[in-house]
Amino acid sequence: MKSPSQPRDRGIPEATVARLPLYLRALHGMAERGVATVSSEDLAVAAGVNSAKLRKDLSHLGSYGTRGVGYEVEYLVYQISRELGLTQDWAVAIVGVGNLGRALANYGGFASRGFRVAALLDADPEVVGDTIAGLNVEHIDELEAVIKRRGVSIVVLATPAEAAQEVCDRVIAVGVTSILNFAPVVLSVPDSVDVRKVDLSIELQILAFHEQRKAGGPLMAVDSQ
Amino acid sequence: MKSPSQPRDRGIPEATVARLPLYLRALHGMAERGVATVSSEDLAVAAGVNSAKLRKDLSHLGSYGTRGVGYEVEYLVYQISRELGLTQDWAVAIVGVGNLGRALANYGGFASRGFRVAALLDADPEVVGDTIAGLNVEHIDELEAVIKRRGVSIVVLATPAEAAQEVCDRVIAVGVTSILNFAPVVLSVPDSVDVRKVDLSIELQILAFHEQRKAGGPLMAVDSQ
DNA sequence: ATCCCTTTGTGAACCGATGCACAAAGTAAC
DNA sequence: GTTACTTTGTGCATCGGTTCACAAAGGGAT
Ligand SMILES: NC(=O)c1ccc[n+]([C@@H]2O[C@H](COP(=O)([O-])OP(=O)(O)OC[C@H]3O[C@@H](n4cnc5c(N)ncnc54)[C@H](O)[C@@H]3O)[C@@H](O)[C@H]2O)c1
Ligand SMILES: NC(=O)c1ccc[n+]([C@@H]2O[C@H](COP(=O)([O-])OP(=O)(O)OC[C@H]3O[C@@H](n4cnc5c(N)ncnc54)[C@H](O)[C@@H]3O)[C@@H](O)[C@H]2O)c1
Repeated sequence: MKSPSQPRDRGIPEATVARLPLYLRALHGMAERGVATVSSEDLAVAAGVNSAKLRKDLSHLGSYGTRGVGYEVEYLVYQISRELGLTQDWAVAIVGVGNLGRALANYGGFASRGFRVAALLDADPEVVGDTIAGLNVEHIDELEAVIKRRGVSIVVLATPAEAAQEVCDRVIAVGVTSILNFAPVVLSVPDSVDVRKVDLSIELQILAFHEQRKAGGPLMAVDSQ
Repeated sequence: MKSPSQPRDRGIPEATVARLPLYLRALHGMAERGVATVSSEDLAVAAGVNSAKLRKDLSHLGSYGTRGVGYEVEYLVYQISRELGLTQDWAVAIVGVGNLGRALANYGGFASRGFRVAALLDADPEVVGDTIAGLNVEHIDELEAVIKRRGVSIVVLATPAEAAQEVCDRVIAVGVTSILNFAPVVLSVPDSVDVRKVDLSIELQILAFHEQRKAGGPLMAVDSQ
């Protein structure tokens, strides 16, 4: 029971927060393989980042390493988990149980880290009542009631684009402040609400841009003029 | 047939490239609604960004606006499309036709912008031979042959994590240099290859982090020590 | 042709993130 | 205890990206 320094910096840089899950994943792998301690260099390689960056990231949580040795894997797993809020579990609702919503509902990796799919909702009477991954699909009219009853704090939007803003407004109205949006629309929300979007189509377009540069790169100058 | 300035900057900032698809989406919406020209201010609002940023982004492509007026919607759509490489069409292969791969294959939004799902591949004999979204699922042993035959230049990885690196190595070996990875692993690839990852679990963890701050923020100091 | 109004394109200040490089802090061996 | 070695934690220079704010450019009215 040592008492390590705990500078517990309020305000961890956003870029750091985005990498913590990566470190956590690498650390879990190491823990499984029985690794007890790890150096910033090794962990950095496993997570695919630069070791100085990794050390700076971790330094924002506190001074959890031992100079000359490295970081204790179990301990670091715990500290990062706590920082990310993974020591509690989070009830997630998936709204829109189509192609994508179904895949998400069936996905096991969800539950693994404190995220529990607590509700599935859809507007289509054909789908409502179905059981998917052990969960009953409920009607979108029940949205507010279900969110309150199950203590849902994170909503995953997998509806068509046209329905996304409306559902978004409704869940915010009942107090949800964290939304993961798969619909290809810019949601408009108050500042107090966090929206993260996953947009497959944008990712492909970015790849296409670079692919084009690689392929026709230098001779692209064949201008149509 | 005017001849606008064409500074055609080599080297568009990465952050700009990532936003171009957003502008393009907003512009398509406007074109559909019959809007002929748009100001940076209006387009910025539609895309959810700051107008100065939008103008600077567009300025990297060339001087396509008219002072006092704005941008011609159709013309801008064309310029951005061309810059992103969407004037040609791209053959995409999806490897791993499970929950997620199936959802992707069935997704219509794919084809809409020059991306064509040209092949589905899986290792499971149960799945191979199935027809999904009009496409025959082929065996992973055929990977190299299929990629060459269909001219696939972008590969979507939707296999389990354990298989991802191996499939990745194989597609790179046949010349693929653009990969969209859904598996929760850090792929190791040569610098010449672009990998973009979509990681649902990381997104949720980032949301949880902020949610925790919002909820228990100030009173979090209830340390377990 | 001149004036007024709108909106672009960009210089410059600012801000957060990255990565180098090293002093400080620890272990281990003798 | 001293020395040799390892690895963290961080100061600092640098970089890419954002935002402000305004001069330059164009349109339209008179
Ligand atoms: N499937 C993919 O691979 C993929 C990829 C990228 C983006 N997306 C986006 O994800 C979203 C879902 O895609 P999908 O392929 O699952 O579509 P889908 O049409 O298969 O499913 C949408 C589901 O939402 C339900 N729905 C419609 N309106 C609703 C409402 N108001 N409230 C609740 N549910 C409602 C429909 O009944 C349907 O079950 C779309 O916005 C799509 O653009 C999907
Ligand atoms: N389903 C989701 O919502 C979701 C969300 C986030 C991440 N992911 C990730 O996406 C990947 C796929 O998820 P899923 O839910 O579709 O899993 P899944 O198990 O349903 O599908 C995986 C498919 O890959 C095939 N496969 C296995 N080894 C292969 C190989 N060597 N070559 C080709 N195909 C092979 C399997 O036969 C199976 O059909 C996983 O890595 C998962 O972690 C999925």
